[in-house]
Amino acid sequence: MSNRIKMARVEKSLTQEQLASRVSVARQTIGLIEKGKYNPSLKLCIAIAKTLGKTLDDLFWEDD
Amino acid sequence: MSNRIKMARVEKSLTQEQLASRVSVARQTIGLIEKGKYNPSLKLCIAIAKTLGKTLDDLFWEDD
DNA sequence: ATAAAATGTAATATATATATGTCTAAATGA
DNA sequence: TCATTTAGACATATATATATTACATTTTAT
Repeated sequence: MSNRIKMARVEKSLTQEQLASRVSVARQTIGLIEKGKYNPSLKLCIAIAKTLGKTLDDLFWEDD
Repeated sequence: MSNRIKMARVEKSLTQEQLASRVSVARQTIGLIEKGKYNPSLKLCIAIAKTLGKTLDDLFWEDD
């Protein structure tokens, strides 16, 4: 439920639509990923991380 | 082309089939991921990383 | 209080990740 | 050398990520 993606996006002052456009997906896709209702592809995870200045672990990894 | 996944798998003495079974995918899927011919889902990346004792960044992140 | 922007949500359509089956070719060990 | 395991490769089938459209709700600013 941790919303690291949303936090990183807001920190960059980007709307869902702007982030979506930068990583070439639909706005809805970003919305669902932020809600944890999606299982995005590795490529998309990497694109999001790079756009937000984070790494995969920063945004998508959970330690046990 | 870096084969970090294959290296981590061999280090754990697992065959493609054993790794596939542990993360509940087909052997072919692991083979293609190791060859870089696939764009796996985040869930699968996480399952593979945990099984191999690595993180997402260890296996799937490339710094520029 | 109102308008505009941002986000949530749902239905249907399409692209692609993954499964399954089969065959071949290395690799490993007896 | 032979048998067995492991892995590469290809075709077709299925599940699901993602697109598209549209409308509702919430936020933000005026």
